[in-house]
Amino acid sequence: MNIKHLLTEKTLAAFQQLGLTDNVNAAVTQSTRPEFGDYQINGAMAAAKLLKTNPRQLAQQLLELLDIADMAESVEIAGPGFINVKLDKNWLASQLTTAATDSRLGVAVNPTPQTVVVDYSAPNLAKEMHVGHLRSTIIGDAVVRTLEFWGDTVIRQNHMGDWGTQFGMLIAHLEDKIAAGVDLETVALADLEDFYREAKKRFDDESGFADKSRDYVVKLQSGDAHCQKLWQMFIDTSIKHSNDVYQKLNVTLTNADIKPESAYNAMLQPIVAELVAKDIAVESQGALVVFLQELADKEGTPSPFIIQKTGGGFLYSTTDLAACQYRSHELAADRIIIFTDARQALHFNQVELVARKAGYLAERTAYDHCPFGTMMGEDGKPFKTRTGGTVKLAELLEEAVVRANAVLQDKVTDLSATEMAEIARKVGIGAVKYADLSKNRTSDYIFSWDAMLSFEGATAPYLQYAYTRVRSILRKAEVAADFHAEIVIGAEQEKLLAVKLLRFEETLQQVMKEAQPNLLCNYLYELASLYMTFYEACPILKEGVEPATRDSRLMLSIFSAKLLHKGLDLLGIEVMERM
RNA sequence: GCGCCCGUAGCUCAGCUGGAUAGAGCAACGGCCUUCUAAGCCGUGGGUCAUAGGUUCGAGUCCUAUCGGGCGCGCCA
Repeated sequence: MNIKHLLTEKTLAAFQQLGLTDNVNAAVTQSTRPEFGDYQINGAMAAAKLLKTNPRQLAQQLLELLDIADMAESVEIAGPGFINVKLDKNWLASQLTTAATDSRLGVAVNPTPQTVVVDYSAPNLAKEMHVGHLRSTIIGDAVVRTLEFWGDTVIRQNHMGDWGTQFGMLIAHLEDKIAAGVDLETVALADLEDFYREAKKRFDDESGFADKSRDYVVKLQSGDAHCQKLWQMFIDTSIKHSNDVYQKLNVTLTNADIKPESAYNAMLQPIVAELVAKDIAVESQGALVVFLQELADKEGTPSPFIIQKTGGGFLYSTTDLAACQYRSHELAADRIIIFTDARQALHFNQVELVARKAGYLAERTAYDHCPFGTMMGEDGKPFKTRTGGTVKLAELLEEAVVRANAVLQDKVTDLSATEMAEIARKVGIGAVKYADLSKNRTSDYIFSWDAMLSFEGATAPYLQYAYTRVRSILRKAEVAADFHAEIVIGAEQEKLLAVKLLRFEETLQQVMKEAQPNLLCNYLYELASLYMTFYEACPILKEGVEPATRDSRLMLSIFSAKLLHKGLDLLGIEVMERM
């Protein structure tokens, strides 16, 4: 059920009857104010401009041809040519009654399933995951879940950093730890951040260590068995740390989704050779470079894109080109979505240009780099990762659960300690995720413990609480799993809730198109808020409520609970029966 | 120097391909629990949408300039 889509089709049909088929835009939107109805059709004004006619007159003609008598209670022309549509309560009720019992919650079956490759999370395995990895990980996961629910074939790609120059120093350090007989699991690699710091310190201070490190990188990348073995030990441990975080975060990534940088190793040399052979790349100051005229500055100086360093080493640019080829051709992607920090915007812009020139990206493959802002400290200045300012993701999540537990302790409940711990976990993690997912900002954002761990207002706990309130009623009413009744819409609070309930698919479409889960966050908050209002205003199980009214309201409650559950699930946020 | 992103209420942010009187939450203030769960509900106050021009029936949204913040720009990723 997609009311906006339905109204758009009806409007376009009416336009067609008026002889307008090209360049017409129905411009259907949700009404901005209650007195303008539920939806407004704004297309008449732009069309009138094209035809050089009076917009109100055109709107009138359109209105007469508009076949929406069954769904609209009233249709009115207002202002310069707006068409305001107020939906009919009976129509809404009947649509809802159908949707409420649908296994897809009223969301249509995807008519054109696509293969979508989603590149997200991508931590650097040299270090532990920190708060900077949160956005990519959970936004990507929410988009993935939404695409899968819609019916696309999603291929997750965790482009982990496992091949950089730091690994020489890390494995050299590891080698010494092993020689000293230190237990790797519980001591040496228990804290990757400490391990990295130790190795870096030796690299800077200890004579001979830096040379050994550089030597080990070369050996590693040329396939030396000893170095490979050490490297593998380190990588395995680091991946385990990531998996712990994913599990805590309720993120769907698994080892099967890992396609690290090293996996593209064999493709790099042939790609460089091909780019040179095609005259796309040229030698410049000892390196191989692609000069992009498309990104030239005002003087016409092209933008350089280095694909091979002086001395033959490859860079992440080369790896990303290989990833394009693999994803577009081998995985047959219709669309590639990459979630990274905005600082890489130029890089991905260049990657796409080069990949298109060389055919690594097929024409049919859309390439969407979805950037987000750099993280700042609470003072508004860039978050320093080197000066001890790093907040480990695992620590943030632990803190969230501790704080949620503290809030829970203040409540008088009859919940067991086990239930309380489970609720604190879901509330704490949910709060962290919602705080981040609900923001659209492509600009920089400020990391704040308090904002991240807030449990009041538009937060995950609010949505979880709304869910438990509904569930509580349904438990009390002892409704059967297959409970069914006809929905009747009377009170204004019911009408507003009904319209919102029928906007789920509309919301999901937008989330997928823009790769912006914050739209789903907004929707769910509004849904929960409208349910709360309905809950306060419309008694269900109280004395004096007519059976038919009670059953209708129970149906509204059941469907609200299902949508809240599903919506939060798509965000990767868990719900509970009680809190 | 050049380029990209951004500037909306005291704070954090919404604002769907340009639409009508710019919306939430937090904070402040005032109401609502002999309870269908008060992590809630209802209400009040709070704005030159950075600034100045321009495009048009209409601009927070598009264009230009300026100011302010962040980031990027040949061998890290």
